[in-house]
Amino acid sequence: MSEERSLNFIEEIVEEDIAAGKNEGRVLTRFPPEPNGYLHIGHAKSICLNFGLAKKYNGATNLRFDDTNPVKEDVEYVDSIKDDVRWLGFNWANELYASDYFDKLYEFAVELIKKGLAYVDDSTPAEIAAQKGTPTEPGTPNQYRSRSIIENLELFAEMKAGKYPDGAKVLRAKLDLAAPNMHLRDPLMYRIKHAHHHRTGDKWCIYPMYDFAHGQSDAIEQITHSVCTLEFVPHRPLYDWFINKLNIFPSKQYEFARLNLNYTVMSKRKLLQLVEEKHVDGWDDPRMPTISGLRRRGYTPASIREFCERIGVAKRENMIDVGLLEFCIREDLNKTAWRRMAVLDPVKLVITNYPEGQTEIFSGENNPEAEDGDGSREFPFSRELWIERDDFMEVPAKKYFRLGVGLMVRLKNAYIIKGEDFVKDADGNITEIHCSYIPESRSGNDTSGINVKGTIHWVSVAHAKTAEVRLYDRLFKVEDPGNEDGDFKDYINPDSLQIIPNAYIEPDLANAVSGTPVQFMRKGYFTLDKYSIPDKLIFNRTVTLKDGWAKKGS
RNA sequence: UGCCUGAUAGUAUAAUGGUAGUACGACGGUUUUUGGUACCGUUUGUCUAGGUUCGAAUCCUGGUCGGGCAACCA
Repeated sequence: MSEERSLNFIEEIVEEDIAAGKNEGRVLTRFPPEPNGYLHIGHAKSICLNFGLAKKYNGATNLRFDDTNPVKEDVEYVDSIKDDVRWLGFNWANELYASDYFDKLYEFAVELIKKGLAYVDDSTPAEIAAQKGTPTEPGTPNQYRSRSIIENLELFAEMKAGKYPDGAKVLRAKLDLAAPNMHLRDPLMYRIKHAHHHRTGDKWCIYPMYDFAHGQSDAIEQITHSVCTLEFVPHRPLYDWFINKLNIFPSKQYEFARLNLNYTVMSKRKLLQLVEEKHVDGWDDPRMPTISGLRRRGYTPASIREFCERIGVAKRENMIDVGLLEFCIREDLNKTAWRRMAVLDPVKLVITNYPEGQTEIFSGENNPEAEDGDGSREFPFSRELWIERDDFMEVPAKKYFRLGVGLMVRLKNAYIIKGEDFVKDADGNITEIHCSYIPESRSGNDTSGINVKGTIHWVSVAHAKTAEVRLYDRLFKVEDPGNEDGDFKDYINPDSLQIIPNAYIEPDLANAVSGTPVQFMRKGYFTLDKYSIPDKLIFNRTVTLKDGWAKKGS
């Protein structure tokens, strides 16, 4: 019962509405993506909000594609959006499309023309812009504004019939050219586009603008709370105006601040650019803040939902630290991911007093966080092991409690060893470390009485399997690449992907299952990439483990 | 020099005229066969100037700073 949580301002509004008996207590929200790109973590915030509201107040949520601009939209995006919403764990009441309402919207437009509230304008885009004036100067009406209702009706019908080329005419609301809110200066309702639509095909050559589609779609569906982001605040008077003049269901619009995450970009335009210019491996590149990218990276739906819960909902601009997202996935995976050993940057360790050719089988629990360790698996131990290069220091730093000459450390689930010596090549790189082991320190049966501070992971050289491991870092070098001088792409982090072609993994890891996260002990959480095959395993690092030691170093 | 919006620890987010709290981060400690986890502790905040009030983060006025708005995009 986490009912301790205080309400966000939208939940407050909903509760007030319910208490006041508005809409008979009914709550119906919608999630209205335009199918012109893949969903990202910012959309996840909106999805969690809209679907969460409905869930909390016994309502429902429609998935409505805002597909009023055929030249930018595509079924590929429709499909990915549905996948992503489902993957996040939400079910929509109805799958709908603004294009379902094109006929109705056309009737609405005719109705407004008949009421003298809309007119056909033959001006060019430049002329219309000029006639709109500026924020400090009112706009000026043109000759078309006073066309008769009859003429407007005829022209609009001709627009629909395809008599005019793209851009020749538009339908505009007759509102207020002097309005201080620029959106009210006779906004466009329809434009001519002889374009093929992904659902309506070639039926239409005129398409409604957002402002003449969204509110009416909400009203048609009887959406009670239409939740969108802050940039639509100035559109709200228009939203209400159309609903009022059309005398249709009074949906209400509420706006919240969109999510900004540091070290990434969140605009579909920029994400599209990264994809098209091949800076990343598609929309689902694990470095992308897209839902599909996060999924491929190894994020879980629960971790993303938790993240959206923690960031809250308010109206002030915000910049969330990506560290919070990382906290959420660690918190989730810590409880569920099985532990395995893998050596990413190997150096050979030779146990000089361990018999050559001997092999012992050790076991380790799958997850120390689980009740009974969640079972266990076995792995072989022998005289030569791979260990992590940075688990040995030629000249140990103070408080370094791993391996060094004369230093003792435990090999996880095996013996305590003592560093004895090391071998270097001509370039001065350490190629081999020699140590001795304490036979009485066998894991689970330790009678040595020795206490060591450090424990390191290892993989037997003779038994190790290999895998490609991909380490990801933030995609951009700066917190807010979209707000820096110059092109945001100038700030791409050149080291955002590091590929380790041949990491050594413990034998059991050969059985890794796609979609099942695993923790490489002391290294982080990993998941199989979509291109991984049994003959060539590829692991993506989802996130590192928190590393208190590394932090002090830097 | 128009209109709309917003401003609470480093980052987010509560407190709805009555003790400024929570989370993440940072820092310190305990436990630990993951320098992980868990647990404990510390640190840092109401943009500013007035006003109303017994009492203001909250209400009022002025200012400052941030964001948005003049696409045949959504």
